[in-house]
Amino acid sequence: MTVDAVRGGVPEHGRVPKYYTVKTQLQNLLAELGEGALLPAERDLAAAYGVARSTLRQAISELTMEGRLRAHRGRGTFVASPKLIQPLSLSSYTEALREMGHVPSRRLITEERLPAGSLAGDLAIDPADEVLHLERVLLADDEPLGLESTYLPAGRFGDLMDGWDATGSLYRHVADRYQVRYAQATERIETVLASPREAQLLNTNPAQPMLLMQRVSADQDGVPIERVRSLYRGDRIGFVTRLTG
Amino acid sequence: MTVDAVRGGVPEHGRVPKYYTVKTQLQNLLAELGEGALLPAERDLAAAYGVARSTLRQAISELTMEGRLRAHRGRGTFVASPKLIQPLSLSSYTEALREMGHVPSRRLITEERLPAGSLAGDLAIDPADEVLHLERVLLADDEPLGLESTYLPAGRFGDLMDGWDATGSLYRHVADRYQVRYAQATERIETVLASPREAQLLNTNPAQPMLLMQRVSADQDGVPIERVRSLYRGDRIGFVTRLTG
DNA sequence: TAGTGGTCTAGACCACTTT
DNA sequence: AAGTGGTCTAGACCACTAT
Repeated sequence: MTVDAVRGGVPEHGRVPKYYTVKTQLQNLLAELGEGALLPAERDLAAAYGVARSTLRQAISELTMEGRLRAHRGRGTFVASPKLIQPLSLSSYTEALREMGHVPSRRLITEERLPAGSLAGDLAIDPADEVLHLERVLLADDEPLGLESTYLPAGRFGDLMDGWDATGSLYRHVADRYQVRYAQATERIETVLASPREAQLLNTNPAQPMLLMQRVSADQDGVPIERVRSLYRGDRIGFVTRLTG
Repeated sequence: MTVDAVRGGVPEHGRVPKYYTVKTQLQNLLAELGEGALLPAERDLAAAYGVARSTLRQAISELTMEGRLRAHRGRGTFVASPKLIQPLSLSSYTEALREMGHVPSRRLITEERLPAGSLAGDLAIDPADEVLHLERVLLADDEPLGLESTYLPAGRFGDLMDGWDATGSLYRHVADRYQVRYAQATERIETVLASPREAQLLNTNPAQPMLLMQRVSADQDGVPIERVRSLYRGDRIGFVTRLTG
């Protein structure tokens, strides 16, 4: 009987947490199994590695957040495919995704008119003026990738929805119908965690790290076009941009 | 005695996880307490909200990852100050941080020479050629903000360290000493989780969501200058950039 | 019905800080 | 010595999926 066994429930406290050792072992296992493979059940893996299920779950949880694993309740946990990398550009993601060989689509969640309120400043309108709010789930190959909330001045774009398929490119539609050129934008990027509602819409877990992108676009005259709040699944996508000076 | 009490260890399963309800309650508490305030101890809060300590900890953990709380082992948990927002630009963060009224500094962790290996492609050198690797912790107001690994061709910048204070701006030093102009860069942005080593260096928790920025910079002739891997604490900093088309 | 991942409880020991 | 956050265990019930 080893010292550790005698200690019973007491963990051996080295510098590296036990779950991280398990995570490393799992990473090796994933490499062996290969993309798309089904992982053994959590209870079996915990027994195999000699840890409690919740310790095993911490390791699995991190690999899931990083995009290495994908869990489905009732079915099992699978080895995931690599992240998409999307260019950070003025236009929406339609063309970029197509160029990478994926099929972009969208699902309309919310369509409403609201008083601009605190959005008034960004959109250079009066707080009492109305804005059009579109909330859409962005999908790649029919899998949720992000959640996009767009706010446009209703005075200028109020009839936007008339005869438009909301599963298509909003960028293209606005540019064509209103003869608007997206000339510049300011974009803010940070990490946040998904709320339960967002997690459900994106078919992921709450507490999944997300990339939050908040953009204000303007036309060639510097007049604001829209304010967009995009929440992207951090396990599924990254971005690339080009800097010059 | 309520129905819930009779059910004992069984949670009431609504759509919203219990820890998320607690998280919302905590957010209200934080607003009342104000920046810098000390939170009650976890065991007390758990009792006050009527949940197990690990459930309370999940709520606290999310607020910590989001930058709303800061935990110190043995001392307590405090209400944090807001995130920094740094411009995404070619130059390093020195001037940007100064402009925002903060004090930038760095701590040298690693200085070594290595064969370029897989970095050779990015740096347009031979895999057998050596690169200089500098690993530094970036600090703002003496608090760790990020971990930066820079790889430069040793053939061109090998004497970089001679008479240079590694806590100063590398960008400024390279530009001045070698008469190099940082003309362009490609930057990749994604979310990752901190490893235990990174978490320790950044004085944060493992599993903290981080912003990983990977950059290759080139001079006006398109010759690669450096490859930089920067890992920023997602709870402490965000970025802003300007897009044009 | 059996099995899977998701959530929660209760209790323990650890490393660290303050008194 | 006492108190704090960090990690781990063992066991339970839930919602969902496949058979």
